[in-house]
Amino acid sequence: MPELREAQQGKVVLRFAPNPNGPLSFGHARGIVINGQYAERYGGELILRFDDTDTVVKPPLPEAYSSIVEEATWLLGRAPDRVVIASDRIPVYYEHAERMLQGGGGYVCTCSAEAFRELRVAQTPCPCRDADAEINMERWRMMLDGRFAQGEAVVRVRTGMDLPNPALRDWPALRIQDTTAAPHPRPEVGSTYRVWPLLDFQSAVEDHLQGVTHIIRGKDLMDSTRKQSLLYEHFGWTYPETMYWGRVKVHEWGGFSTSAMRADIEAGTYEGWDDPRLPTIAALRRRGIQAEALRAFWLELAITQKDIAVPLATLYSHNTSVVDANAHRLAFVRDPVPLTLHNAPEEATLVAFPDDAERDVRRLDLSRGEVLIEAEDLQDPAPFRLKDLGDVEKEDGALHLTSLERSDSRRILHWTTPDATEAVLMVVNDGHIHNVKGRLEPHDLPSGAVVQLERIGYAILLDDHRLLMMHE
RNA sequence: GCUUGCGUGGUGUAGUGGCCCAUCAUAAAGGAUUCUCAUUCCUUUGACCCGGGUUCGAAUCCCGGCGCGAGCACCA
Repeated sequence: MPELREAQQGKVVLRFAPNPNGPLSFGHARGIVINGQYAERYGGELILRFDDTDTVVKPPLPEAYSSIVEEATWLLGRAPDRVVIASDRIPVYYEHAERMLQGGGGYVCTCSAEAFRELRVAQTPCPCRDADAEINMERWRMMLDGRFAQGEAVVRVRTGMDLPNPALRDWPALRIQDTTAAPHPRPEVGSTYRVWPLLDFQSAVEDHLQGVTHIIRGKDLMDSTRKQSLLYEHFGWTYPETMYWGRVKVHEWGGFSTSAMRADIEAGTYEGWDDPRLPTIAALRRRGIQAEALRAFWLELAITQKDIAVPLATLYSHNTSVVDANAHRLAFVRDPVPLTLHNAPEEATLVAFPDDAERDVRRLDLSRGEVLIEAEDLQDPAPFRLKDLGDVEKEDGALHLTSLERSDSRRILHWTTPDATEAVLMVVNDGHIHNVKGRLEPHDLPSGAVVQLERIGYAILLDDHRLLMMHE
């Protein structure tokens, strides 16, 4: 990661500002990880800010406020330094709007959205643009007290109708939302306000108020930077240093939008935000993807403006290296075939952690003289060895233990004992969950433990009878 | 259409005029170690979008083309 421009040790303030209309998704992790990393590197601060100023198009999800703080903390390995909620600070934005109107930096526009769109294309000022501060203040009061209804008036920033970039021409800063009919989802806010700032105004003012020094965000917000810089000129402020990253697509996931996921969850298509098919932080976490792996992943992608498509294998590779040494080995026998084992000892001792044999062992009870093996492994007539037990020969449908020591280089199979529990291994593939039935070796690991199923891959224990596959 | 931004191996990434017959990671193939088809280690394959120009010298600078993306919402 490159150095930040104009960064002074101990004086860097960054922020990550999601819309709490759902919990964090995979892509959000980038904002948290990168901003958090820089805050740490320069001994600065990371602000988590909820940009929840829309009650109509993307209404906030009440639970998201707490879940996002919790998820961000998990990802960072520490809590954000400050948490700011935009909907708590509406009066502050009002003050700045009034200052802008009084200083002639903006005006109240009563043109319809469609009408203004035409004026913008034609580079023609609208009639409202000429109004003096007094008239603007009166219209502003009309917005506040309800004499204007939703859609009838908007506060615009005066930037210039002849700007070459149409996106910047007298952009809208605050609008009216009918919060009586559709209250803000936070009960403490509810129907208190009817005039709400739009992202560019709210974000710009708040960045200044919070002393943000550096903004790192998606390049889709490039024009936002330009818009906001024009607003900063009105106020005589200096805009923070800004960097951008491009779009990231994950090959295995299509395009997921927060609102679409929310609708699908409500419709019952998915079991919740942590459904393993979804690209949310909650789902990845439930699948056993470690915060450290996510951090390594995003740091490796760094902050190019290129639009990239990455395979999940890259993330999995990071996760394997984080998890492997501490993943307890366990056998999961799919399509199990019971076979009598002659000559068996009373008990077998298998390796739990290959890198650290002292740490723990697995003891399996062989007193019943029977083992379970995968049917597929039995297709091959070649002799084999039961891992950590001994070489066997197959005779009359039964196994004979012939040697505890390895006598040759025959293949080695995983196996378990008849007291293994019936279990289901959930594997996500192609956006579908496949339930693989099998028998799971007896163990005393808690739910949530990350294990490596021998010859299969890494998985997480959900409960006594369910496992969720992480990756190979 | 207007306005922006980006183009290095399969996928990501380093590289800001000579240290680059281009870095690292990942993927793939092969091999070694290993009582797992895991881990670890080694090897191989493989890239500077195209065309001009500037220069003794360009992945790096300039121009043009092509390709891909984003903004032009009273969403964030």
